[in-house]
Parts: sequence; C-alpha cells; structure tokens
Amino acid sequence: MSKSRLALDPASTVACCPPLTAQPLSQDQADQIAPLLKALADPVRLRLMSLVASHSGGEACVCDLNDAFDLSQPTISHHLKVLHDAGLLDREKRGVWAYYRIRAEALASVAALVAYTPATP
Amino acid sequence: MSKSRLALDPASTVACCPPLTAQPLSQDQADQIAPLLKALADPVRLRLMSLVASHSGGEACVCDLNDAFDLSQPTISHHLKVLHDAGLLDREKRGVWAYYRIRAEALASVAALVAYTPATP
DNA sequence: CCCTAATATTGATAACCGTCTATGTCTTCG
DNA sequence: CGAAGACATAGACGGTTATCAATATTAGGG
Repeated sequence: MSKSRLALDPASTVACCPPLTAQPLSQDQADQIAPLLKALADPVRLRLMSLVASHSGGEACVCDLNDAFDLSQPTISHHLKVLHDAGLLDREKRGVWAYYRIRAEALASVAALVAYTPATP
Repeated sequence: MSKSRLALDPASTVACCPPLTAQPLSQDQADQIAPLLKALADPVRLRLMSLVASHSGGEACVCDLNDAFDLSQPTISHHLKVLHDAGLLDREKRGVWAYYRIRAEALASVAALVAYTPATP
C-alpha cells in the first residue's frame, strides 16, 4: 500500500489525491480525503488550527487554547482529538501539559486537492 | 418559505480569509468559510466536483452525473444543491437539462485558506 | 393537448455531531 | 502519601445530515 511519497510519519497515510479539477476522483481517493475536510469543516476547529499554526514556536498548549473560546474544556479537548485523529495535528505531552502542532503534510494534501489548475478546454 | 438560496449573493460566499497558518482566524472569518469546507467534506460531493471540473467544456449535465454513482437520483440532486447553495457550483438550465460548473472563486477561497506559508519561527 | 423524460422537492428515518456535566488518569508538589 | 491541577474520556441530549420512495414541476415531441 506504500504510496511512494516522502513518508515522514507512517501513521498518517495522509492522502493522496490529484487536484479536484484535474481528473475525476476515484471513490477510494474521495473516501481518503473527505475525512480531512470533515475535520476542518467546523468554525471552532478552523480557529484552533489557526491558533496553533500562528502560535510562537509553531505549537500551542491546550491551556492557551481553552481561553480563546467560550466553550467547556472537554469540548475543546474533543475538537483537538478530532483534528488529531484526522492527522491534522500532532500532539506531544510534556509534563502536565499537552502541546499541539500543525501537520503540514496533511494541510498540503488538502491544498493539493483544491488547487485550481486553470483550463480544461 | 424556501430559503434554498440563503446568502447566495455569490460574491459574499467567496470569502475571505487569510491562510490558516498566517494568523488566528476571527470567529466571523471561521463562520464564513466553514460552510464551504462542510459542503466539500463528503466523498460523493468531492467526486461530483471532480466530475464536473474535469468534464469536457468545464460543465456536466446531471444525467451524466447520476450514472457515476450507485445512488438514487434525488440523492445526487440533493448533493448538487448543497454544493450550489455553498457557492461551489453554478447551475444553468438549458432545455430539460441542468448543467453544473465549478465556481473557481469559491475553490480559490478554500485554497487560500489551506495554503501553507512556511515557517513562523 | 397529453405523454414522457429530466430534475427538483417533500417527508420519513437512521445515523452522526457538537455540546454539556461528571468522572477518570497522570503528573507534580508539599 | 495525598491533594491539586491539566487534560482526556464517557455518557446524555438536541440538532443536523445522508439516504430513499413518492410526488411535483417543467420542457419538448407526438
């Protein structure tokens, strides 16, 4: 099943797919990448991603993230889990704190998908 | 009443937002762009988008799209409506047939969001 | 004018999702 | 050890979604 890409982390197998506009996606390709978009498709999770990404050092502690929202701590924890399970965030526990950081490869997969390659005449 | 077109001023649906990795998204920005991702975040709709985009002439008739799936005609019609309402597809009725085509600006909004602008040291 | 074919809409149902409260698991510190 | 703090997990609940069968709508052809 090796996709012959630069595999930095074995766990993710983050797809995969040619641009939407290049050729019809197979069902398998669509099934692989849809979960990534689904994980992103929530306002809270989008803000979490942007907070993590733009935090100094490229990582953010849950304690910082909780304060940015009017939501309960378990709710934020749930959203972080969704993003982590989708392969969009890495988690590292250091002492009592948990730090999250963007998985650039996963974002790149989405970017490749929605890249608009101009004309199909 | 039928609000089949909610905020369907096309210009307003093509947000909006800086790259995820550039700075924290405001809640308003997140609320604007999340629906686009939500509309995309389904395997059937991803395949519909890619089928439309890669069809000759840049447009596809529903009659062509139905045959590509093992789903009922109303289900495909529903997914096309979701994409249309999100501003991702344009619809044109010609005679008995309905033709859909990609709204490049909407896709570009998503592309801008997930674009990975390298390091924030 | 009806008949047929192409899409859209409606209404129902089962599955899923976001949120909360309550509780569990570690880790550190006194 | 035992208490406190940071985070995760479990379970419940209301709202949303994907799907289908049935029906409505519209357009073109006899």
